[in-house]
Amino acid sequence: MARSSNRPQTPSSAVGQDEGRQVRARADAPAPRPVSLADVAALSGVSTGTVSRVLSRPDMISAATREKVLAAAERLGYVANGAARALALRRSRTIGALVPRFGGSSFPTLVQSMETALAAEGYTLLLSAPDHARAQDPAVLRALLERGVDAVALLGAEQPAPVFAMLQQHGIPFVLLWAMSSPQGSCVGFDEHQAAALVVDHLADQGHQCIGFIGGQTRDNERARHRFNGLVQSLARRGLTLCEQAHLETAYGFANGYQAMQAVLERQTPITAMVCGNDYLAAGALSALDAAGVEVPSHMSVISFNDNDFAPYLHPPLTTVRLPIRGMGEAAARYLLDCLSGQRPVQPGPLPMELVVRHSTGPITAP
Amino acid sequence: MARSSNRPQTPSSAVGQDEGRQVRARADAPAPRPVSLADVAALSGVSTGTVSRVLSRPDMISAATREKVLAAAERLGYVANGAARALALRRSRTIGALVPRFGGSSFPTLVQSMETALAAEGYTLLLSAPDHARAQDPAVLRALLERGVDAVALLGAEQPAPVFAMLQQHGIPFVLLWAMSSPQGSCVGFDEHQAAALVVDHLADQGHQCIGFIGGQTRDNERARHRFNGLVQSLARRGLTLCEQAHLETAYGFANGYQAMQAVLERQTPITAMVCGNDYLAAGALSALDAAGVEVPSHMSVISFNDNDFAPYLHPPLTTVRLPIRGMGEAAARYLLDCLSGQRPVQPGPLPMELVVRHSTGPITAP
DNA sequence: GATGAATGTGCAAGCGCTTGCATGATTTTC
DNA sequence: GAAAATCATGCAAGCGCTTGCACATTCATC
Repeated sequence: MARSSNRPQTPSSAVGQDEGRQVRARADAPAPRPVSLADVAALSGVSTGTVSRVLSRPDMISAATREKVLAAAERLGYVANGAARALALRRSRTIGALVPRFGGSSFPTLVQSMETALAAEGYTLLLSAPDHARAQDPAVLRALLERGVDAVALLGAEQPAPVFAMLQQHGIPFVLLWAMSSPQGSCVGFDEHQAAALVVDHLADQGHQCIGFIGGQTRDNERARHRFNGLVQSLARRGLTLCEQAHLETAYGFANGYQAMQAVLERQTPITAMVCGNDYLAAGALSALDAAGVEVPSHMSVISFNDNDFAPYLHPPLTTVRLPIRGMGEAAARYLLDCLSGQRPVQPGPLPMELVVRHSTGPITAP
Repeated sequence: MARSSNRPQTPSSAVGQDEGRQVRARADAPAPRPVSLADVAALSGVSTGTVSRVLSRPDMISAATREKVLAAAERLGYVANGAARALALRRSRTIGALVPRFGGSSFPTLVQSMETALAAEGYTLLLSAPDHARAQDPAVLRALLERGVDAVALLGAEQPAPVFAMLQQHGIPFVLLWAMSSPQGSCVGFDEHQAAALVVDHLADQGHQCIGFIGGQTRDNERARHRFNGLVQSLARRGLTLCEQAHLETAYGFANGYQAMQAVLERQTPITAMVCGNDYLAAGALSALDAAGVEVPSHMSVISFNDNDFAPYLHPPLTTVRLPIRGMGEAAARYLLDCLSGQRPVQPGPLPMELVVRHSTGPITAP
């Protein structure tokens, strides 16, 4: 028996019968009251509880009722109200990602692979990509928590203390991306020292002795710092030296790589190989070498980190360490999903990487 | 007088007094009951209504009460429950973006600029980036609506009918990105014909007569289709021909550009200039030309669309049309924000673009 | 020193959904 | 054929927040 809902019946004039019609209403639509569970319940002559169960645990409900309800929902174009659901359930199936502005770096790939992995489990990614100035601001995390995310992924191990405090207070699972270890929580990342070793061994094996480095700003970028430290250690292990004259720090980006390389060339250093902090810097460096008429690799080798999609198409194709970017996204997703499903989550170990040798490196063949 | 909340007092053991302490709890935290408005109300001895007003309309409340409440909120580490707020308010200050998987194209930039513009107004962007298979699936939009987004930005004018129907039924403002006009709703985009004209005029002015084109798949990509159509028309207007032998369609990407260019070279066509659908294809094409020993631009000009960040660092630096990618994101954000604030929104006209001439184009100087 | 206005708070009814418990209907078992 | 077990559904109490309305206060006014 159609038990009355507490609101007047307004069957929305049978949407779904003529979906193909011209949609005239633009932004000034008359804001029709959205269809609620109660509407579906009324139309199908059951209680809201039953409708809810049909939608979330269909096997609890008899086939006959189930179909009646589904038909009504379909007919009314019912779309669940996530806020109400989140409120009742105290979970939102939404996961926050706090990743600083991603102008052209590998962060989009990282985020995207995470999104894919989460979507497969019915989770949605809420992305917060603050610019540099806001990146360390706990208010950004707070905004995410207010949206009711069930878990959070943060870029980097170095977060302000209030961030960890908030996370803890809310009992929200979280994971630190692109980080190896932290007393504060679980990490997903790879070993920068290993990456550096790959680079250094490759160069050393080709006879390079005096090596330059164009890296990211170590002061405000923990990843750049680790990369630099790894490089220095690997160099030492092979008995090589980092030519101080050919060591520059700059923001990541093509233009910066270009300028840095140009500056190094002007200084007339004795280096035979240049290590770049990432492929963007390397691309700029290659461009500068090209402009200066320095042949690569016969007069200068260039090598870097990341293996961005453009690396094979540079001039010459770039030798670079392929970092496990997608792998991090997927591992992070899996970790958080495990936390949320109550399984004992295991922090994945350092992710594997490999050196992709192309044509920007080789032994020196000229005087 | 502290009126009792309906739940036992659990002052969360004064969080905020020792934020710097070691956070031991990992994912197995004891899930403390989150601090609610009622807790803040109890601690500050006012009603929940008052607390709510302090937080949302401070000027309604006396300074004394306000400070008392704020202090309590601070002390407890209160974070609003967005679901409850969204439920009560019937709006979430969240805007959905439906943009297909963005593997390295300009979509990240687009999304990012939108996010920035929205964040400035206190809105959050909920990104849904389905892969190709799901891109046209109305269920994806439905998921977004379930999350309670207040407005939606969709990529492209060509959406399945149910998408527009759902949007209309819910009275949700929306905007079509990267599109010029649609009977279904407002668009934000630029004129592909103008872009093509820029390219064609540039080439024609340099004396090129027989021109090739490596473009995106026109069948399932409306943007690729418009670009192609624009090119054909501009060519006709200048009395030039598109060399059919040198016309290929392929997926966007470096590797595809490389292969396509290689294929064209093998066919020994009479073209002196190659137009590429975007910079990725162009980068691949340049790489193929380089590998084949064809000099650019003395033997072959290459030109494309987008002006991606790597364009100046290719070999040689790429001449390309700078498309208003960020502009679209910002315009879309502004449009939706206007809709939501009740202002009469104005659909922005076609966004401006410009040709960036670098070194991949020029007159033919060799036989 | 009443009276009215202005101001600041409390009260309580939702917002739409989930779910433990109770109830009624149906089937199974002896 | 009655009792017990099983199953499907309804009922209603929340989930945490907002807000219209009512009720104090307080202060200015006559």
